[in-house]
Amino acid sequence: MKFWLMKSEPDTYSIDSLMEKPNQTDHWEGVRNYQARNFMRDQMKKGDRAFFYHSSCKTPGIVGIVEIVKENHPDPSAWDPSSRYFDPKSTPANPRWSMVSVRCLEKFKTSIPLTQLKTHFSLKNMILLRPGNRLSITPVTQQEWKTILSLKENR
DNA sequence: GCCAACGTTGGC
DNA sequence: GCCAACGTTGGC
Repeated sequence: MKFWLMKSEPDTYSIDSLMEKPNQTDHWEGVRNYQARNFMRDQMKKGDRAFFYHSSCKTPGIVGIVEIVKENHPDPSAWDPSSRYFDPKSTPANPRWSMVSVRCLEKFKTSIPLTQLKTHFSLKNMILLRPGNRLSITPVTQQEWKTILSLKENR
């Protein structure tokens, strides 16, 4: 099993949006960055776990845990002209963008803020914390995963 | 709202 | 293939 971190702006799509879906399951649509897409398309497997991260908000941080329940499939929002994620270069015959489906396993009672992650020595190599990083899908090492879970339990 | 860092586009 | 211009991300 591999571990990941998936970013979303809560104004656009929050963990509560996911919780409201049937079976707390939804597609992770709208990724429009090749590196992030490649992680999803090529490496994310059913059963993998990911932290749900809220970005561009008052308190950026990790707000819960999701499970990958469906692997790579085409993202149809790319060929929907009314979608904010419309990409005329993607077609049903030749889809450019991928998505996975996720199910919410846990919403934290309180989020683990970015500021707290930054203070932990054992997380200093986390991709999320690298200066200039903007990737919305990043791998998380097993060590980082365990460390972050322990932060959750200590609060 | 600012702005630095990064990704993408397109002319050459 | 280079690189300037532009758009986006995301913390602060």
